Amino acid sequence: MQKSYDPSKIEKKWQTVWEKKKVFQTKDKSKKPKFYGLIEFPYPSGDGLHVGHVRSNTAMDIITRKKRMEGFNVLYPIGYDSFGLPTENYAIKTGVQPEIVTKKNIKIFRKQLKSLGFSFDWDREINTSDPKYFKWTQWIFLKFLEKGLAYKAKIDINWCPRCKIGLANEEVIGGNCERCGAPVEKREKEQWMLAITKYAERLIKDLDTVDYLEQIKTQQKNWIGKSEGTLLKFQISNSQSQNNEKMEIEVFTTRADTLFGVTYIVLAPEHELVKKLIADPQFQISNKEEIKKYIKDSKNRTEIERTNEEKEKTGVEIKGVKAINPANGEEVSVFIADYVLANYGTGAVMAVPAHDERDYKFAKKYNLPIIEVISGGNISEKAFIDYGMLINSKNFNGMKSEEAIKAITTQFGKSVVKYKLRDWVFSRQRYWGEPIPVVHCEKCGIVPLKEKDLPLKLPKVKNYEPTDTGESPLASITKWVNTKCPKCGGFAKRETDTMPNWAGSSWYFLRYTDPKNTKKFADFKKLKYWTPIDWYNGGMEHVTLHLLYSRFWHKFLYDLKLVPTKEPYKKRTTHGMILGEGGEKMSKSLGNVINPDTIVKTFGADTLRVYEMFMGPFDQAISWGENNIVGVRRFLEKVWKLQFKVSKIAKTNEKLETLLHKTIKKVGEDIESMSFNTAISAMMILANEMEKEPAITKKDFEIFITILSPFAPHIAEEIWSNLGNKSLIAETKWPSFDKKKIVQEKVTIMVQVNGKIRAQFEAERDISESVAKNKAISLPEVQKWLAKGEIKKVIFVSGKIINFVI
RNA sequence: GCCGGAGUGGCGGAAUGGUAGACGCGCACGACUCAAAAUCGUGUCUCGCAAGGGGUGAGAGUUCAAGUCUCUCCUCCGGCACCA
Repeated sequence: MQKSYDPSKIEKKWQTVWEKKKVFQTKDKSKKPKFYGLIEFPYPSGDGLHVGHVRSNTAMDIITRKKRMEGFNVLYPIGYDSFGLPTENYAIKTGVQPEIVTKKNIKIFRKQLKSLGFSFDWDREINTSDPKYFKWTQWIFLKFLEKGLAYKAKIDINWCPRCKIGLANEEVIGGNCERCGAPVEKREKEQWMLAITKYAERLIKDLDTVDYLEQIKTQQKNWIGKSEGTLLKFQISNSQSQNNEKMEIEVFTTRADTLFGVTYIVLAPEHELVKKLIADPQFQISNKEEIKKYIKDSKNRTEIERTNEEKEKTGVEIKGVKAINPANGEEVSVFIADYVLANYGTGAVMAVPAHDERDYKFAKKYNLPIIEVISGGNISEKAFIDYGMLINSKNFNGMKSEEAIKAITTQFGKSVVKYKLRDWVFSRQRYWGEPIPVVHCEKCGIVPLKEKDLPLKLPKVKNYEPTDTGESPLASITKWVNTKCPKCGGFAKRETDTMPNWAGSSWYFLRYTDPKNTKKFADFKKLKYWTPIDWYNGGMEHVTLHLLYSRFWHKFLYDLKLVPTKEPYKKRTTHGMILGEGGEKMSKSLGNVINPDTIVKTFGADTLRVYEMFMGPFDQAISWGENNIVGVRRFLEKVWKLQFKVSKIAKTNEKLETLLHKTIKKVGEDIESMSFNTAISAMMILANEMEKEPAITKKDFEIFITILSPFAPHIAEEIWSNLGNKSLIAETKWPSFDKKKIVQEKVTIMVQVNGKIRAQFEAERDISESVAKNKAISLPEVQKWLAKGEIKKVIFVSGKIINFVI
């Protein structure tokens, strides 16, 4: 037995023992109840493991270690989300194949993860860029295609001119590229799409069935952006379409009650009708050139410029075209303006300047009429957007807005539900991603590969650079591109787009249940045993996109009866980021990145683990503080020394026993609520108390070490074995606490006079009010205060407080 | 602008409406030492010699009792943002 605590000697030792004895390898069959704990798998970047990974991995490691000790059959898997831009960019710079870089990085990650003693089942390790894995990502894509949920569309995509890549709406942050920050442009391109909007309603509704933090649910709902409103049709005056009916403009509004206040109609510049109107000879449009120029200009403007114009709204009237308000038959002018979005609602709005701020500003600028139809505001100053009483609205006058919305909708339109969520742009013009497994045949069109031809692997290329034309680097590999049509055997070309990063991570949690299956993405029986995931922890930054995408894939697979549950995750929590010492994000350029290896070397893995759990509330962002690590190391040193105090002649005293049982309770509960910092503080208090004792019993100390073991598994294992145990502490039982022992017999009763504490005394826990009152009154410090008045009221809180109101 | 979350010592942070500042860092003093480090002990919100007073972003309120509940306001962080 070593006298001094030397983590470098014991940590490696126990990691080897766990691995050899396969302690954390999970069986798919067990009489025990199952527990599936999941963390977001890391992207194996060249920078190596981040201290942030350590924080979230340790948290779930503590939870799963405790669950194992509580008798659960636990699955705690790990893998790598290895397709991604940094690796590809590295390949562009150096010419080294992404596959090779990825392999190298994974090796480093694996070693780092192992050095921290996480209780992963390493036999289930997965890697999204491994063909054996992405075969099934491609397979799932083909299912989407088969069911008509994957389709190709020519759309205006968000184009990052610097990354030379199309971005999903989700990847555009405030008009800028999420990765490089460059302003995003619009480009029209043929793209693969996934029809996530078909699942919008279920993605909202089923949130009621899961245990996510309220904040997460709200974010998901906001992103999907459901709104209920009315579709209204405005006919175009003096117009005739081919089937002899009048042409119409369809608008979407949530405020049908303001229909009588419409003074003009606005179309988005991209609206299809605009082109038709200009081309149609039946209209005498006097300013065609002006309109064309406006459309062209707005297309060239980036998102950023468009959104920056919040104050100045621009637009052009289509002179010669009028629309008819269905409610009163009056003619109103028609404008195009880019404050109206083409891809929301119908791409056209009815403008009610009196009751909408944007319309108000626009109307003021272009001198358009403003008609008040809801009373309660002062429209000569600003738009009145609240609900109120209808005026100037013929037979709807006097109705309340809520009522009028229903009535007007029934009479003139129909109610519909619209979502902000748009279909998912699923194409990337990049090399390092899953190839989309279809070919383009001149005869047969788009033809999916046959299942037996999956996986479709990536060809080796020399140049990874994306092209300015927006084509994937794969397009230049003619040998790979030219192929035979699986249907007719004729000449065909492969699709050269690859899938986005989100693809592989949208189903990885399913693969963990059956990672080596070559026949299916996962066996249904195994899925039935393991899913849903009992607890999923990850970063706040993945709460909208990854969570939404993976829920969508899961629901799709559920509809195909390939997975047994509607929702993948029963419970989702989030961790806060670890920031640099100054409070900024850790980054290479700031030079404030902490390498976990260094900390493990100087302080030990257990110290790093406990420190990261102790540093602050788990769900909040927190700055790294090198100074505070020493405190944790001191604590572990203290625990180490305590083992030499274990003695056969030691006797438990009541005080220590009470504290011990309180600590068991607190640590157990705190782990469940992720209050790791207070759990550790409770154990520090216990260690401090034990240190004061001349000797401690083996039993008491073993209980302490057991509850410490999920946090600091190596030192716990070493001490456990030093105490003469042949078994592993990782496989021992989580201790239970005795309710009776937690209750203290002696308590301190605080004596207040008018709510201020004036004295205190020791008493039996169940002291009665009258006894306490007499005792309190007899105290000289209390008498002094009571002399100042008459006792009006006495409040007694059993075992805690007695308060005299005078 | 809208929706969340948060404001507590020198610092990270604790507090089922019931002793504010647990635990840790730092600091001060003491012990050990030739000395230092390590370790251990004591102290550490603030004003005051003391008795006592004040104190959880600001202001009001509810209550015997408010960091905690209610209202108004300020600041910071996160998300969304011309969504009709």
